[in-house]
Amino acid sequence: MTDSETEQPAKGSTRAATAAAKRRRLTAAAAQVLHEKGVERTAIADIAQAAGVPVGNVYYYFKTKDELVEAALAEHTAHLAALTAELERDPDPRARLKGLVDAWVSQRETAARYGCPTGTLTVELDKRDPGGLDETAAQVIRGLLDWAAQQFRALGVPDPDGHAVTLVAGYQGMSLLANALRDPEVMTREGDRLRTWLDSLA
Amino acid sequence: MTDSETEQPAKGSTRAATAAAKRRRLTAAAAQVLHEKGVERTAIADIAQAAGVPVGNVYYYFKTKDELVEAALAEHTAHLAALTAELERDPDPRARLKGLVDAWVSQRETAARYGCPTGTLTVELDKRDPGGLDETAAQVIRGLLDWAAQQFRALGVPDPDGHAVTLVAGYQGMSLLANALRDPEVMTREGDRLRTWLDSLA
Amino acid sequence: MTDSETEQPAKGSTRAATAAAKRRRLTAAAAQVLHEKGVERTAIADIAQAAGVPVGNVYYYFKTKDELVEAALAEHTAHLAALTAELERDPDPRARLKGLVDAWVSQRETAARYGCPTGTLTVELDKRDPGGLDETAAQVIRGLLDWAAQQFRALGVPDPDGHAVTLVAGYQGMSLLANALRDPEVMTREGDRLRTWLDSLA
Amino acid sequence: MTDSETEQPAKGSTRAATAAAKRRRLTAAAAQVLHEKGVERTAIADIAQAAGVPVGNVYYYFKTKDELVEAALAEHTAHLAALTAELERDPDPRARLKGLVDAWVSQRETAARYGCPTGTLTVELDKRDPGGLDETAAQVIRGLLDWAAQQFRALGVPDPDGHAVTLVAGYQGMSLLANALRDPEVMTREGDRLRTWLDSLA
DNA sequence: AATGAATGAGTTTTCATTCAT
DNA sequence: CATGAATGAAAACTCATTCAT
Repeated sequence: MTDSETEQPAKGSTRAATAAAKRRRLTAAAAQVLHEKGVERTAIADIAQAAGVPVGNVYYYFKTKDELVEAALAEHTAHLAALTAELERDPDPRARLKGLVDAWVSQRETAARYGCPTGTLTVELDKRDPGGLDETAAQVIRGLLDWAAQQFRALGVPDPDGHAVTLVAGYQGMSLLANALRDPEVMTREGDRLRTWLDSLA
Repeated sequence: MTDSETEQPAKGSTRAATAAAKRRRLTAAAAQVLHEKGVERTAIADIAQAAGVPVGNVYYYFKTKDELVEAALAEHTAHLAALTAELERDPDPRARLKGLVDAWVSQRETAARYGCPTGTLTVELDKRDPGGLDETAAQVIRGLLDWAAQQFRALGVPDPDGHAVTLVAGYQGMSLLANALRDPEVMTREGDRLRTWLDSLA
Repeated sequence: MTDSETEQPAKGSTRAATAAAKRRRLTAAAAQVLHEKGVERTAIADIAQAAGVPVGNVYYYFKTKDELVEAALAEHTAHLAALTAELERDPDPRARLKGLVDAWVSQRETAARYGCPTGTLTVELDKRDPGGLDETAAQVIRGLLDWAAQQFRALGVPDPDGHAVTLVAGYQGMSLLANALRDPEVMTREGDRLRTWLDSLA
Repeated sequence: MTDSETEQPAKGSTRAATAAAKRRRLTAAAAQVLHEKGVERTAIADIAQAAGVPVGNVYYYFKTKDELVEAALAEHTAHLAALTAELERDPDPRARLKGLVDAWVSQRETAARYGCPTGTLTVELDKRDPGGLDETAAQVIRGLLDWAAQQFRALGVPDPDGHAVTLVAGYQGMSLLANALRDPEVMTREGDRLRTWLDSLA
């Protein structure tokens, strides 16, 4: 993702492949740039440049800026899906949840610099378009909540939904603080606390 | 704050008083509108209108938009100072912290609609002006952390700073989730959990 | 014309036939869409879509947008030629002219919605390209004037050209009003008046 | 109107007077340029330039292009109101109507070059914004129809509304033909015919 | 001649900031 | 200090036209 701006279509690739690749490149660039600069501060030109695509051409793939934001959100959803799928290879729900925390902590440098991608997007979209994309952003978070609740249910704890909220709120809170204080160690320490908490359950 | 937009200077007031009042009105309007609409979506004209001040005049009180944002941050700092002063009337540090949680929960409707004023500002400013206002926003949060750490220290728990981070992260996390889900009850439930946690310490 | 957008080339048709059919489909689509949406509001892509032709392919049949407009004008000329040919089956010039009025009135619903195809095109082209296509549009109208003048001449009235102008102006005027007022009955009533006028001559 | 583009605010004029003058200048420029170039071909920059106003400043007076179009329509309404007021100085309704025709004919050069301002705007707006400004344009025409109907009623002819439609349709038709043929004499000749027709009534 | 994709110029609109009075 | 008005630099979006297969 970091070097996506230099990814150029291979010479020998067919048109169709190039087009799909460009769309993917644009989506990845959108996810990255929107996270780093925020929705309002990001111009279409910024995403275009990051993806190595002329500005006018972006509109061939995404009719509006909002569609690019939507694509970025979908990218985050996909990331999450991949992560949970990976975690589900472990049959123990507690281990799965701790694996989730590990994943969060492993992103601590990014979080300290730019915050949680989903969380910051949610905050911005809530102001940008009440009753539109903000709901889409909320869905991403809801997806995370649902998955966590499933694990808590499997764990047999009471009020799995409440536990899920606590877990995700913990993640969002520590990301925001790590970002505000520009201190990735906040993630490490709060991650430890969350793991201890998970161990203490049931 | 709600009726700040209709506050007009009294006829008999002196020039200086009027000027100070105007500045106060602008600051209050900035704090409110910036919270509700976000920094990027708010035009100077919006704040001017909310404060009942002609647009061109704003610049005699605040040279740039950033100064208005700074004023809004100062307003939040003042709110916090007033709150902690009030809480300090209780000699028990644990009661103070629980009072803080109560104050947060009492703002649940606002949080569900617009998020935590300081938190959302922090997120936005981090993107807006890396190395500028974002640091100011961070200071507000640091102030809160410091105060909480003091109470934890007085409580005699180990790692008071870590506990402060956990508490404030809990607040930011539950505000963000309440906002995303548009559900004030998230604040109520997580507030309860924080209170229970505080009771369990030492 | 209504179903032109679904017309697809038959599988067994030869290359040439397909090409000609495509050109015809594009011309018909141009005539229709340009009438309904206007020249400036119509994108090449709109015409391509209506004709079921890929956008890039349009340019093999029409080098520019203006050529498409020209084709649409030719289509209207052809319509007019077919109509007058049909009318000339009646030897009585007065009957021919009344038949022309009948034809106009029969199009009242279309006129009320989109105006006279030729008239609205003329108005638009006059602004679009002074000294270019507007002259082509004028030719269509001149053709109508000439035919009408012939009939008036055959009728033996003095100043056949002046009568032709009166007749066609009556048509354009009632079309414009029917369109502005969105009232097809304007066509009916003014058509009656024109017929009465024709009967009163000589 | 012709030299409006060189009209500059007088040095000694007050701000308020200048502002009002600028708005008037913009409205006049809009009416003229929109008539000459058409709505779609006219950029805000064209109107700004014609009025001697920087582009960005236009938006201080008119929030959108549509508002400028609306102002132009209002200008035409005002022209019409002034004209009818002038005509009403004559007590004879027939004379009033003939005076209206005279006014139309006197504009023949403009009509031959750009068509009837209201008529061409109506045609364009019908395509541009179905259910918006087109209705406003229709109102201008309706105003003319109403005034004419009043005169016909005063004349004591049956179906005054129908006669009004015939008159106005005659005007629109002859304007369109004069424009298409670029021949102002069409206006002269059809104007004569309308006057004769008016004399023949009752 | 077929076609999806590319390009770049043009247009509307928004706003922070400045200026004239 | 007051204030309406001015300014100019973005930014999103559209599209005719062209190009690489």
